[in-house]
Amino acid sequence: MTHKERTRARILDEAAQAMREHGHAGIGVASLMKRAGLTHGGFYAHFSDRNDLVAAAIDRMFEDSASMLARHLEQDDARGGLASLIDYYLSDSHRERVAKGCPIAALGSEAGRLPSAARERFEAGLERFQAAISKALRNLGFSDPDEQASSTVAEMVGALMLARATRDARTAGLMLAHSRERLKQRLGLIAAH
Amino acid sequence: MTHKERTRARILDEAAQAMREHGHAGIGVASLMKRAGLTHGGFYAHFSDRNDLVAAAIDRMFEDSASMLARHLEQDDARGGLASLIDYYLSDSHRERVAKGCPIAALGSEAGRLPSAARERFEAGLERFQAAISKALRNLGFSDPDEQASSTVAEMVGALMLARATRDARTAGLMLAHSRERLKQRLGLIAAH
DNA sequence: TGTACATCAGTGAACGCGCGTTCACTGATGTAC
DNA sequence: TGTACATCAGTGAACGCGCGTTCACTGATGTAC
Repeated sequence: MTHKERTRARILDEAAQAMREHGHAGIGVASLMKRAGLTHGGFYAHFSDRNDLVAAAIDRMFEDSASMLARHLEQDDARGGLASLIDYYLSDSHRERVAKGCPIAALGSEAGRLPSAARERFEAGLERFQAAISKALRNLGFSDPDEQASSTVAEMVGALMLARATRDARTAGLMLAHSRERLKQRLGLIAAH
Repeated sequence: MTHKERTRARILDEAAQAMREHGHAGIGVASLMKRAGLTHGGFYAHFSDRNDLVAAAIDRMFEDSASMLARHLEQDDARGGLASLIDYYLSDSHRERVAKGCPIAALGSEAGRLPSAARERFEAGLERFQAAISKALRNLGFSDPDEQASSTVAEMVGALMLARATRDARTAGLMLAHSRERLKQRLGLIAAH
């Protein structure tokens, strides 16, 4: 990895974090470059324009997302893996760390307004996310894994987003806990009560 | 209602629609006033500044939301009312009409970045939405209506948002259909299959 | 080993533009007499 | 009924500012001989 490649990666890391935290319009070229320890003029040595950056930053976010999924789902205990994914995704720590967390919950309602290249990457990332959950459910023996995955991802993303919209940490935590319990129960990961 | 009040209402209607469609940063004072058939200078006769408008526009959106909820839930058939709410909320027509639809799905992931007055109104609107669902579930005899409402609203909002992030109308429609079925089944509104 | 030179990542001043906001002004409306 | 005047919603030019983008330049690095 050359010096230039490392610099580009650093800019992308910062962009991927800043955009999850401040939205796609919330971070400018100048402040982004400053975060990466550079001046704004150098930006165009790495990206053709801002839209190019946004698209690459979306991909970068979904790399985090993919390794998070792999960490939980690619283990011997399929049932425990899915349960630990749900527990992590709907945890207070994930709720608090928007900048490092799931791009779908961080940017979901902005997806349709992203510049078109970025929007395509977002949609591809969402599909990969749903496919990973679907695969896990198929491995657990579900006969309709795609349908279950679609519904499961909707509740995961929705619950995290709503918890983040709620300022009171206790209330937000309860919302996450409710969805955690319902989801695991519904997917047969804990006993019904 | 005076002439001035009607003008203010017209500006707010336009703002509430434009912000759901383009995000809170996606509509400027000048273009908003143009949409309302006025020039930008007159804006400050109606609002103290842009933040004031954003907060009032959020309230305006949740008025639409409240009347949508009432239309479905305030009818004699409680079970049928909740089912028709779910069918409408997760319909293709709601998916297509962001500007007139649920503000939670339209702005959810931006909520934490709204100016503070607007953020408070958003959170209050979200609470009212959840309370309305909870009340409906209590009327249907659920022993844990708040927990069920929290999980139900999460999936409704999440599914609509993800369907809107999906450009292919058929795929988007399927996502809505999956959540519609799961939700109604889970809440005992249709027979399990 | 030491000098000369090409490369190129990064710098920083400058650009045009659209933003939110201000403010002196206009002109339609309605009241006073 | 007709004239004089006060009110005030709305106009449009102007402001300072931060944005994305361009580009002539700098200066560290590594190769050639």
